[in-house]
Amino acid sequence: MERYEPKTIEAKWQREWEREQAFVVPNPEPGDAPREHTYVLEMLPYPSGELHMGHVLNYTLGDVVAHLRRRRGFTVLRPIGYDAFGLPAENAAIKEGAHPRDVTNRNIAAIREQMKRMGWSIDWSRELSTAEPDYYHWTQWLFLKFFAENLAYRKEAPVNWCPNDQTVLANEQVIDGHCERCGAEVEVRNLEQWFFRITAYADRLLDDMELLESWPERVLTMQRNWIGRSEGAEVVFRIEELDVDIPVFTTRPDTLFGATFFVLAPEHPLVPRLAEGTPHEREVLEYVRHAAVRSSAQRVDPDEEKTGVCTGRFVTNPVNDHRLPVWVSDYVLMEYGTGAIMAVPAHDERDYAFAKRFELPIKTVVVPAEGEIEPDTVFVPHSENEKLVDSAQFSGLPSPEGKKAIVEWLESRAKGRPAVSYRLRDWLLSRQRYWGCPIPILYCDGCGLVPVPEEDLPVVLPEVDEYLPKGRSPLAAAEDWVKTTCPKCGGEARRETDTMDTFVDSSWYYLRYCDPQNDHAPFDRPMVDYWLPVNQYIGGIEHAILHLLYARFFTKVMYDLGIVGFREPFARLFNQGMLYYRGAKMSKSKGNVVSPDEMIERYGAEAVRLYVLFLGPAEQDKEWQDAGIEGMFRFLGRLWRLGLEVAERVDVSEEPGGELARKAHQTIAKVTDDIERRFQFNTPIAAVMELVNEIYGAKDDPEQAADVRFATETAVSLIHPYVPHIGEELWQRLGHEHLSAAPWPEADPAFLDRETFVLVVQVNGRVRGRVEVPAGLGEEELIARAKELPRVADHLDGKEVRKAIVVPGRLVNLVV
RNA sequence: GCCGAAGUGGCGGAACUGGUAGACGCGCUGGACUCAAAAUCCAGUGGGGCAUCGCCCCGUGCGGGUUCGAUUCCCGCCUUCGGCACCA
Repeated sequence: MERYEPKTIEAKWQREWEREQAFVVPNPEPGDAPREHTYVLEMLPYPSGELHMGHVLNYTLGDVVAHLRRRRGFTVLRPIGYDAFGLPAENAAIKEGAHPRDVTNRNIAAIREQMKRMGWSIDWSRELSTAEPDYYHWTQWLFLKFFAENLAYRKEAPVNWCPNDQTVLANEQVIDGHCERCGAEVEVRNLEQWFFRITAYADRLLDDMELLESWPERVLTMQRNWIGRSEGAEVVFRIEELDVDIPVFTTRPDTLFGATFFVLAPEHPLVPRLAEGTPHEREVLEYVRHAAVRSSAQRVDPDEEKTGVCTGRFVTNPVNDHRLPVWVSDYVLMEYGTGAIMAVPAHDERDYAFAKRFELPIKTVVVPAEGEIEPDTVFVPHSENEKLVDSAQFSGLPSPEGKKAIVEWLESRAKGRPAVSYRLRDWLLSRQRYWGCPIPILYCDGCGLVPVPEEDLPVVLPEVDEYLPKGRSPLAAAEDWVKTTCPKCGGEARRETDTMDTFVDSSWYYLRYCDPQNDHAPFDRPMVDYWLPVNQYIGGIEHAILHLLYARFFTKVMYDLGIVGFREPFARLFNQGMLYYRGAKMSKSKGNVVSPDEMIERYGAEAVRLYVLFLGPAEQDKEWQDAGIEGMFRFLGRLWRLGLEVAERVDVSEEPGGELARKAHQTIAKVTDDIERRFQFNTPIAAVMELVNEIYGAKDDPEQAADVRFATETAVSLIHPYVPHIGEELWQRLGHEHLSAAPWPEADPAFLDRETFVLVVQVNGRVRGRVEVPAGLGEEELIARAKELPRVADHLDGKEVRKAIVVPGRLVNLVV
């Protein structure tokens, strides 16, 4: 018999699909009959190297969904592109001593080749690269829209500086004080930078989570944590001597009477003024200087003892006019709230530690509804069952009412108001690197900041000889490019030399796919409104915050601008788990990668496709096992031999109708439900394998020839989304055409209902026997059948049956 | 500390709304084919016991509970992983 040769079969069908343009989907034309359509999207790859197994898993998942949806009658948009700008590609280029464009294009070519070898059903006519001028033209266009809305702005700010990559990083790119990409410790620098005002959308990024159809709970939680919304109040404390008001943010206005001191962050702009002329002036300024050089990692180390200095000034507590000493300490962060806090050591761990260290008073003002608390300890209120004490007219109020009453009281005296604070910071988007999208802004001495006029876009990234990072943008070296004329006054102007964070590029690519050749706009609104929101988005969990938050933000801004008609880009999100090998996350730096190419060479693309999904639940982290893929290869060989053998037999005219046909229908129901409803990909493979095993047991029985043929065709049809090449080939040999376009099989309920079933008989909940009985018997009869079993009689031991539980079609449990 | 997910054979894992625990694959054992090997095919494979070809006991991280019946639900722990964290 002809051997299973994956290479031959895969090459044949890849050529065939290419020739037929099988997966190219045109946009609807006016007057077209409406079609059921769906948008299946996987996160686009960075072309900083070749594809790894994680990509293979990602795109194979999408491919199964896409094939299944097509066969269920949907028109499926499934495009691909490359997130081609950015640090990874540039660093790869530096390492090789080549130009980033050349390295990127070479990697794109290699990835495209790999994708084609995997046989993924992609609409190649929509392929895009974010580093091409016809794409970044529109990234720049969008930037200008944001700028016009005051959602892109420039300011000097303390920023995260990576000394290794020689560029600033967004907050989201700093992990534990280290650069997300290279791991170097991040420094703080004060620089003029471009920001997107994502904080203006904090509430909507939270509230619109309700519009999402199906996102993993963990991702939503991560985003909620990241946005970090807290409700509370802004309360104004006054320094009478200086005639200065200092607002603080607190989530616990009910503890206001317990404030015993007041703390400013070292970076607080009022600190020098407060210290001026006091005996503590030198000490305070010294402390501020010292705090500035401490790294953020040092400052937030919880094991470090609290430090601080007293300023000698006092603020007035607005609720009771008590005078509280003002301290400066780096446990207060300038970036959060107002950079100043009221300290309530009795009810806050950090304030308590500080009070203990500097022997400051501790005053309890909130106690549990029942019971007392020890004086001079810290009690953090956490439930609603607490009440206020020693709080003047508010004493005795339960905590939530106390909060409300105190804030109202403050508001009526213009000393406070309800307030909300966020952990989220604005998105810092400028990068002092070469390989990125140029920011389309000019600086004119006369006119100031001037946006590049739309008709002058794109601002094309200039060629430079020296693109290595040196602390300032390499574009500054392209003097001829930098020097330009101001479109407003015609005078001399200079171009912005920073480039954009690559996350800007990837924040809207899913829209460009809908209209990729458009040269008068990023896309036409009817096209994106037709396809979006993405019905199924698939990608790694590592993008839970960064990319997914940014893309949501972009969509909301575009919605407000009226250029899209939806508020959320991705209705359903699926995050696949990471792949491990030999106990560690697969990564090039650890040297424990399994090369897809090598595996394809040895076992064929389809064994690889099947195995990455068979490994385990797609959303969980999984360990790659070398021996595992051989099992998939063996299964494909088995299916192949079965298919050929069945194909060679003379056509059977009888209708399938036996046990095997029933099994086939059961498998249809299970596979469909697992993929569509449960988004589970490993169990369908197992179900088809089980079916194939059963066919093997029956295949030489001439009585069952019709069933064998039917079951074999069903198995081929069901496994096709996973292994479309062998699926097509066997389908053809079985005498049919175009499985990729064939309808997905339906499970016939007539087959699912059986004439008999195996009744499980339990005594006191323990299985004591099984008996085959006809379907449709009444309860009484089932109980009677159960009692007939000799083993059951033994266990009943003549005792009276007190109760019998009957689960129709399944079991009888006799209780004695 | 707060939030989230998860603990099942030698291994990866299955078991959908509480109803035959261990599907499917790997590995292992035995057999068939073969001069031999590879490939393939068949059988077995949670632990223990009685004994024999059938049955009994134990078994889903630990301790309780609800239930005729719990991997599944509830309470209390332990462990692992992930996110957030001097965020006022």
